[in-house]
Parts: sequence; structure tokens; C-alpha cells
Amino acid sequence: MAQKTSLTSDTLTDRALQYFWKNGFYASSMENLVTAIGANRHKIYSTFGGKKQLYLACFDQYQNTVVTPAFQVVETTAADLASISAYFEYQITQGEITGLPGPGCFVANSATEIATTDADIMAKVKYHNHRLRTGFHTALQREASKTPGNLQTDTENLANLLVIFTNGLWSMSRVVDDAMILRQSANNFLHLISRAMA
Amino acid sequence: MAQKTSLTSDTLTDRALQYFWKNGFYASSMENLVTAIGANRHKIYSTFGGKKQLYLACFDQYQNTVVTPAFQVVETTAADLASISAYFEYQITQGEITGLPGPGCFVANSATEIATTDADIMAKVKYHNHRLRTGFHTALQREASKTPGNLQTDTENLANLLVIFTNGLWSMSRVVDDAMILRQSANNFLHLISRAMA
DNA sequence: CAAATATCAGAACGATCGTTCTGAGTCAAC
DNA sequence: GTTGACTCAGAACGATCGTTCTGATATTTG
Repeated sequence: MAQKTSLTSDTLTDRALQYFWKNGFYASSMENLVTAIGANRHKIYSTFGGKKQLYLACFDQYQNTVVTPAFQVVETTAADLASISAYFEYQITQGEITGLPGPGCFVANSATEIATTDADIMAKVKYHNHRLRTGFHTALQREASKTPGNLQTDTENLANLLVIFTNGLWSMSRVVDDAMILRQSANNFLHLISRAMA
Repeated sequence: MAQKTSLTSDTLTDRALQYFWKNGFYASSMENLVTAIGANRHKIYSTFGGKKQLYLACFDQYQNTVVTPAFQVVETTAADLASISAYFEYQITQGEITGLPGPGCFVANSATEIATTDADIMAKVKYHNHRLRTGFHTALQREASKTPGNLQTDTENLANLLVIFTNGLWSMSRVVDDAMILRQSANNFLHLISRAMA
């Protein structure tokens, strides 16, 4: 019994995230969560306070362990349109590894399941969309700056379209079993963006 | 008590759809459904068989009372890109009337909530996306045919992007409170489509 | 009017929900 | 070796889940 003390709060959150992500909030009972994360009920309540708080903690975990590794390529100062393409490619590959149809985006799922009836979740969802929009925007601005004299490209609106498309793509990843469709869609959409900036 | 016999199965399904649409499957308890649709439990079980069957019946109701009135403009033989624009405008206006943030698309919500764990729901979702894709495709083909000699426009891929964008837009409609954002996004996206066909 | 049918609200079913609590077991400190 | 703080599985809580059933009321039929 050497691994008893190794169950950190971080590990619990990570395992809970995996389960919530796959099964959703309502379909994830405490009974299931307890067995899924390998901790007893007491630990969950003493550490987080309850199911809802554990769920909220998963948002930060998701940002750190999923969004940042995938999206940081877009958030660097050197990011451009190719970086956005790399982001989609990375996420689609992750979906392939996990298996399609997959769980999609944890945040988008939450937006659908409980955001409209819970202000805390709504705030987390809005933050996530804001993060994507900001990242896309700066990358598109850099891309636009490559074309000298290009001042009329509406990078803000294009960034907004990218956020919406991202949401739609992960929604689609929940019902398609071939990654090629996702990959082709991302490429085609980025091609439209590219043409709009020319 | 003259209206007792007026509660047809169609009326029940319609009211159930409204409640499911707004609250989702899991958060809609039988207790809530009974009071929401104005019928007793016995009626629900004798007519539909149970909660899940009632939910499935709502899909057909949604197609008939929501999708068809909004999307038929795209499905006519005379449809073109302007028809697609009219479809988005119609849906966004409906969202404005219902109030934003709104319930989004009933089918897309189901895809997120239960499609991955239920084959029946998955089939309904796939049918819906297929319907959208087919409608968009034929409308885009007609639009493309307006430009003589235009044979290289990949209307199939563009139709697919429209389906994904539609999913993303309704997902977004669950967290934004201003219809202008949705309207502007739809217009901007159709503008990209338009440029791609030129 | 009387008999048969349909519809109703609500009790009741076992199961499971999120949460709290109990008691046995494990560990480190001194 | 004893104490005290920890973890653990699992019992148990009231509440609510989806479903079934009961008895009263309303409507229709002959």
C-alpha cells in the first residue's frame, strides 16, 4: 500500500475531468466518480466540497492539461495562420488517438449541458471562448501584417468565425467516426480564411 | 371540463419538445414533464411508453415544427446562397424572439448530451446533419451554376462547412446575449462562402 | 338512468441520486 | 508501544429518479 498518499488533489481532478468529459455532468454519478477516480467520497467532499465544485475544478484542469498544450502554439508572439492550422491538426490527432466519435470539447459540452442554468459554468465557458478568440485574433493580425499595405482585413470578425467553427468542429467530432472529415473540414475552412485575407 | 379530450398526442409531444429543448434530457424529470405538458404519467406511458420514447418522438416533432419551417427555403428547387442567408436570418430572429442566451438547436444539444451513449439518438442526429448537408449542397450547386463555366467549385465541401458552422452558431447562441453577434457571424461566414465561389 | 369506458391526481414501488457519517485500518511521531 | 491524525470502504441519510398501480371522477354508450 505504498501509493495511498500519492493521490494528490491534482490527480483526482485529472481523473474526474476524464470521466466528466466522456460522460457529462448529470450522467456522472458520485458512485461512478468514486470508482473512476479511485478515491472515496470523504476525500471528494473534504477536498472539493461536492460534485459541482469538483466539476468546476475540472475546468481549470482542462485549461492546463488540454487547452494550453494544444492552443499555446497559437498564443505565442510568432503565431500566424499556419499556427492555427497546427492547432487544429493537433486536436484532431488527439481525437484520433482517443477514438472517434469522441467526447468533443469539455467546455463546449458544458455549455450545452448546464451553462444556461448555472452562472458559474457560464462564466467558465465565456472565458474559454474569449481565450480562443483572443488567440486567434492576434495570430490573424500577425498573418495580415505579412501582406504590406493590408489594413482592411477584419481580423476580429475572422477570429470570431474561427471560434464558432471550432465549436462546430468539436460538436461534429461527437458523431463522426472518421478523422479525415474533421481534418478536411479544418483545412477547407482555413483555406477560406486565407482567401479572405489575400 | 371540455378540453380534456383535446390533449392529442401531437400536443403532448410539442409541449415535451419545448421542455426537453430548454432543459435537456437528464434535467427534465418525469415530475417536471408531467406538469409542463399538462398530462398525467399514465397518459405518457400509455401513449409513448416512457421518457426515452417521448424524447425520441420529440425529434420528429422538432423536424416538422422547427427545422422544416426554417430550412424549407433552402430545400426548394429554386434555392441559392441568398436562401441560405434567409435561413440563418430566420433562425436568429427566432432566437431573438425566444430570448438569448437561448436553448440553441435541440438536435445539437442531444448530440452533446446523449448521442455518444445512445444509438437511437445518434441516428436521429446523423439524419439531421445529413438533411442540412443535402439542403446546403443543392442550394450551393444552384448558386455555382449561376456563374457560367464554373465547374471547379467544391460545393460538397462548402456544404459540409456550412453544417459545421451551423452547429457552432447554435452552440454559441447558448452563451451570447446579443443577436447581433450571431447575425454578423452568419453574414461574415456567408461572405467567405461567396468569395470562395467567385 | 345505468353500465362501461376513459382520464385523472396521486400514492407507492424499487432504484439511485448527492451527501453525511461511522468504524476499522494505516501511518508517522515521539 | 502508545497516541493522534490520517485514509479507507461502506453503511445510511433524505430526496428524487423513472415507472407502475390504485381508486375516484368524468365521459360516453345503450
